[in-house]
Amino acid sequence: VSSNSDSSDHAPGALRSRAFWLLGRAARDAHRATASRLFEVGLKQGYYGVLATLDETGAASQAEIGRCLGVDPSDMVAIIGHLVQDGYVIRELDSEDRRRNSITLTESGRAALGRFDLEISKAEDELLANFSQAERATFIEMLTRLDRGARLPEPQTRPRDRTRS
Amino acid sequence: VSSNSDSSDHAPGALRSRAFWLLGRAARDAHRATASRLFEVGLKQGYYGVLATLDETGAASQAEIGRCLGVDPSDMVAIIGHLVQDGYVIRELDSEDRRRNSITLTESGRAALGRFDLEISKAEDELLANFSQAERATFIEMLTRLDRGARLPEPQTRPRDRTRS
DNA sequence: CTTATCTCAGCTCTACTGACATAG
DNA sequence: CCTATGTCAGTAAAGCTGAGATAA
Repeated sequence: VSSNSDSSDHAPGALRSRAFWLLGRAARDAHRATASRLFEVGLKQGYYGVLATLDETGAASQAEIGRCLGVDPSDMVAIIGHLVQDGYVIRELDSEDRRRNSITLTESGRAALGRFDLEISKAEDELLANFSQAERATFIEMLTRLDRGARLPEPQTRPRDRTRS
Repeated sequence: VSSNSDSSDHAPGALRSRAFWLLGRAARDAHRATASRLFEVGLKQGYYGVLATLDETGAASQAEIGRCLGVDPSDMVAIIGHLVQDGYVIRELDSEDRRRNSITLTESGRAALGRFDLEISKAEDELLANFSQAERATFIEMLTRLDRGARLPEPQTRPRDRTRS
């Protein structure tokens, strides 16, 4: 697929001890490992989170899904749009709050999620091939904890001063 | 900086157990945590790898650096270009092999790398705040091993069939 | 002739930002 | 009036691909 995955890449020591660097690298490798597989199934990275979220929570508004996944609402538009086009979800106005787009997973979408999961599992097995089962669990636990602990100093809800103008 | 870092984001269980997903998420969080800091120091993510590589190996050609970092040579052009403009590196033709651009780290570049390191260390301390020192070491070790084990099935050196045409 | 290095142009995807209409 | 939701437009960085010029 790409020429970067192979070849003698031994990053300098300074980089090899930087968590942020290694994280980016690992994420990129994981992405490379999954992207080709997902492409074969006709799915893209970004879809997975949305489908999985809907599968768990049932219907939800775009904003809610975005908040769950940490995706900007403006970016949700295109993602949901694609999923609608593929018939994986249905977008309809919420009768309670007519600002909201209520998103519902279709059967086709659920099936797609299944194909997704299958391919990702296989890719993950490759990625974590030389990890023992215990290490794998530890690794995932650590990533989860990292995720949880990654709260930034100032929560601030984007003020957006409308005061002027 | 962004509205996505805060807010109630608890990803669904299916996602929370997917290493590839958590990796992407963690990498994004790490990126968010460092990006703002680096911006203040006038540096961008991509610069760091190049500077660190040069700091360790001394002068190198663009292709070599790219190979070390897993970055496509075509992308190195712009990165090195920026670094040259900022005065962090010098680009000159290699007298031995005149295809090569020999890249050398300047004093200013070394200083920039220092500022970089400082900010990244701080960001990393935040990111790994609720990790013990031992866990931190384990985590980094695992990421390193992942990196090393992430060789894809077919090494293939980009054939690029010039046979036809 | 083949390969390696560098470069350019173009594309996708992710992410972020600002602005705006509309609903609450 | 202010906030929340969805939308659009534009930007930026990273990554990938194809093509080509030049040097080895």
